[in-house]
Amino acid sequence: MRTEAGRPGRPGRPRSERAEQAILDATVHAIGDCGVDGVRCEDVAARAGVGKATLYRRWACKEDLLIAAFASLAAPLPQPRGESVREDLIAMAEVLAEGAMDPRYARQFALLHGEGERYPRLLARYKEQVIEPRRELIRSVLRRGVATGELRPDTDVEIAMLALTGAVMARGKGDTTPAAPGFAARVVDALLRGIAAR
Amino acid sequence: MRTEAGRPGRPGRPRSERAEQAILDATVHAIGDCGVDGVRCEDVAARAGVGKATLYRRWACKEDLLIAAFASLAAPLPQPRGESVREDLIAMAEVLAEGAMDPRYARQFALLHGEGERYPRLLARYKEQVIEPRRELIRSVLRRGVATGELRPDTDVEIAMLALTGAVMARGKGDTTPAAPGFAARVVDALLRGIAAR
Amino acid sequence: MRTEAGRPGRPGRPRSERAEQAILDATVHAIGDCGVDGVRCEDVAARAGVGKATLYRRWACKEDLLIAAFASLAAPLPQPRGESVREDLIAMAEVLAEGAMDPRYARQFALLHGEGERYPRLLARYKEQVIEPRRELIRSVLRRGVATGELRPDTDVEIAMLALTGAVMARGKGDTTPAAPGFAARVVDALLRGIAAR
Amino acid sequence: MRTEAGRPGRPGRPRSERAEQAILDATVHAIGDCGVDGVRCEDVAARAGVGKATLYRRWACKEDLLIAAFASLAAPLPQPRGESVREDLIAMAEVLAEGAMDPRYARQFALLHGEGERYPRLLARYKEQVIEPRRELIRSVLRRGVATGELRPDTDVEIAMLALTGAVMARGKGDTTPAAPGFAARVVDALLRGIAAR
DNA sequence: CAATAATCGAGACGGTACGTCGCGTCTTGGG
DNA sequence: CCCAAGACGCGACGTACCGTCTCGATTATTG
Repeated sequence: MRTEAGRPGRPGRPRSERAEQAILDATVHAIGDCGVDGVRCEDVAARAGVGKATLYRRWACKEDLLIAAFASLAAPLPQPRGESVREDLIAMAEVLAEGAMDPRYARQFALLHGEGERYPRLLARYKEQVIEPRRELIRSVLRRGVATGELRPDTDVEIAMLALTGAVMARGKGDTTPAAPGFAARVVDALLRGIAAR
Repeated sequence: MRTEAGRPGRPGRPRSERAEQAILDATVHAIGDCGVDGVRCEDVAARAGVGKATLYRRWACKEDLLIAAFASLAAPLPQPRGESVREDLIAMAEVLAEGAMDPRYARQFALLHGEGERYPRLLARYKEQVIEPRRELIRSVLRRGVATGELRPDTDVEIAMLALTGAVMARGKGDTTPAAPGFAARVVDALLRGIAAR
Repeated sequence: MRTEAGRPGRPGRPRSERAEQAILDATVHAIGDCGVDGVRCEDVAARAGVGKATLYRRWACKEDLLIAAFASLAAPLPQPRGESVREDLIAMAEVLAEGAMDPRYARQFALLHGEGERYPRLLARYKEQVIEPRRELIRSVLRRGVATGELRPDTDVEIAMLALTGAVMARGKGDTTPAAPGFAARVVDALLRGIAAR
Repeated sequence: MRTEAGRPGRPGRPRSERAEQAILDATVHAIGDCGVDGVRCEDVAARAGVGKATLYRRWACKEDLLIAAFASLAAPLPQPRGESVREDLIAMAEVLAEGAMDPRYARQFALLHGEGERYPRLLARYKEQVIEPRRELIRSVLRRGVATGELRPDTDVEIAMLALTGAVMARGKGDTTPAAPGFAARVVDALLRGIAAR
C-alpha cells in the first residue's frame, strides 16, 4: 500500500501535516498582528508549538514562509452567476472591498505594493497565484458583457478592470472604517454609465 | 555672526547642512535600492559619510528619517490649465502613472499600502501631505466639470476620483514596463464615457 | 532454533551484532578524530550505517555510548615477570608511555582529567575499571620490591606510584613526538636512585 | 593627551574595560560551574550584563574566550627563595597540588589533556603561557641544585621535573579530598632520596 | 503457515546554543 | 555644541546537534 497520496513513500518519518498547518496558521495570525515583516520566525515556531528546525525544514527563509502563508489564505472569488454583468461585477467588487479592509488581506496588498524588492519571489508568486486569477475573472465578466451586448463593443477591458479594482482598493487605504454599504455598486455604476454629460 | 536663518546663534558649532542633505540623499537612494524598510540606518550614515549620531541628532528614528526623505521628493502636481476637464484629468493621470513607475515614488505607495502599521506616523503624514492634496486637486477638477456641465450633474466625485487614481496606480504594480503612451487618456475616456452600451 | 547465546529467544527480530560493533568502532574513531565530546551521535550513527534509534536502543545517552566505547579499548597491562622490580616497572612504564601517545588512549586521559563533571559516570567507571587496576599493579610491584629488599623499607608506595605514572603521562601532553627510546627506563632509574647528592 | 596606554587613540568609542573584565569573570565562574564546554556564551554575556556582540567583538568564538579566561587566571608561581633546593621544590609542589584541587584550575588541566583537538589553539597557547613557565621554573631550581652540589651531577633535569609535576598532578584526579598535609614534601623527598635500597 | 512482535534504516520532531546583524544610544578625541 | 568613528545592550536571524518519535520493511518466535 502507498502513503496517503499514492506516492512511493520516501524513507523516514513523514513530515507532520499538523505541524505544517500550525505554522501557517501562526504565521497568518502574526502577519495580522505585527505586519508583513514584523513577523518573527521564533514566535511563529513557538506559537505553533514547533521547533525552529521544523519550520526551516519546510521553508528556507522568512520569505518562503510568507509566500506559503499568503497562499494558504487563497480566498475564493465568488463565481459569477452569469445573469447580469452589472450584478456580477458588484459581487466581485464587494469581495475585493471587504478583503481590503480585513487586516490579513490588507497585508497582501502590502506585499504587492511595498515589499516587492525585499521579497521579490514572494511578490512574483503572489501576483501569479492571487492577483492574476482575480483580474482574469473580472476580465472574463467584462468580455462576456461585450459579447452579450451589455457593454459597449469598443470597451477597453484592461482599462475597465484596472479602474474597477483600483477604485475599490484605493478607497480608504489605512482607513479602519468599513466601506459604506452600496460602495461597490456605486463604483460599478459610475464605470458603467460614465461621468461625462450625455 | 548669525546662523543661516538669522536666529540668535546658539552657542557651539552649528549643524552641517552638508551632512543633512547627504543623509537625505543617501536615504532616498537606499529606499530605491532596498525598499522602504530594507533601508538600514547604518548604511545610510556610511554612504552619507556621516556618523550615526549625526543622523539621530536630527531624526529620532528610522520612521522620522523616512518621512523627511519622502518629503524631500515632493513632486509638484501640475496645475490644471482649466480649459478642458478631460485634458486636465489626463495631464494629472499622466503624472501619477509616471510616478508609479519611478522606483523612488513607487516606494511612496509602498508606504501607503504596506507599511502602515509599522510606520503609522509616516503613513498619516504621507497621506496628509501627499495623497490628500493630489486627491483634492482631482476632486476640484471633477467638481468644476459638474459646474460647467462637462460632467453629469449626478457624478459621484469621490467614486470617480478613486476609479481614476486607482486604475492608474493599480496598473502594472511591480511591472517595469513603462505605461503605454496614451494609457492615461484611455483611462480618463473610459471613465468619462462609461462602458455600458447605450 | 536459539539465538546466538542460547538464551530462550525473545519474540521479535533479534538485535544485530553487526550494528552494535559498527557503532562502537565508529565511536572510537570519532573520539580519536574529534575528542571526547566532539563526538556527535548523528555522525556516529551515519558512519556506522545505522539509524539513530538503533544506537539509542542500546545506550541511553552519549555518556553510556562513550563508556562502552572506552571499555572496548581495554588494553591489558603486561603481567610483571617477577624477576626484577626495575625491569617490571620499566615494562609497565613503557606501556603507559606508548598509550599516552596513542590518540585513542590519550582521549582516555582526557576523560580522567577533563570531562569529569560533564560525564561523571563515565569518569567513575573509567577510574574503577582502568586506572585503578593499573595503579594497583604498579603498587604491587613496588610492595614486592620492599618485601624482597630491592626497595628501601620506608618507601612510600603511593608516592612512588604517583611519581612514576605522573612523569610518564605528563611528558609531552599534546606532543606528537614519540617518547625517546629509553625514556621509561630513565624515569624509573631517576626514581630508584634519587636525585639528591649522596 | 593620549589614551591609557599612550597609543595614538583610534577613533571611535574605546572598548569598555569594565565589560571585558565582567565577561572574563563570568566565564571563569561558568567554567567552574559547568565545565570547559558546558559554558554557554549566551549565559556568560547575560551574567556579565553585556550583549553578545560585545563578547564576540573581542573573541571570535568560544575557544578564544576560553583562552582569555584561562590566561586571566595566571596564578603566579612562588619565586624560589634560593636557600635550599628542597624547600623551593616543596613550595612549588604545594602550589601545584593546591591548584590541582581548585576546580577552576582543575579545568585548566582538563584543557591541557582533554580538549586539545577540540580547541587546538587554546591548548597551544595554554601550554606556551602557563605550563612552560611553570616547568621552566622548576627546571631552573633543579639546575641550580646541580650547580650548588645539592643534586647529583648526573641528574636528568627533564625527567626529574616530569616526575615531580606528574606526581603532584596525578594525585587524586577527580578526588575532592584535599591533599594530605605534607604530601608535597613527601613527593619531593621520595624523588630526592630515591626509593632503591642503598 | 499465519500472526505477532521487536528490530532495522531513515529522517522528522521539539528544544537549545551558536555566531551574525541591525537598531537606537553612548562615549571617545578633535574642530 | 557639533563632528566621524565605533562600541554598547538588545533581540531576531538561520544553523547544528541532542535525544525522541514515527514511518515502511525485515526477521525472528509463537500459535
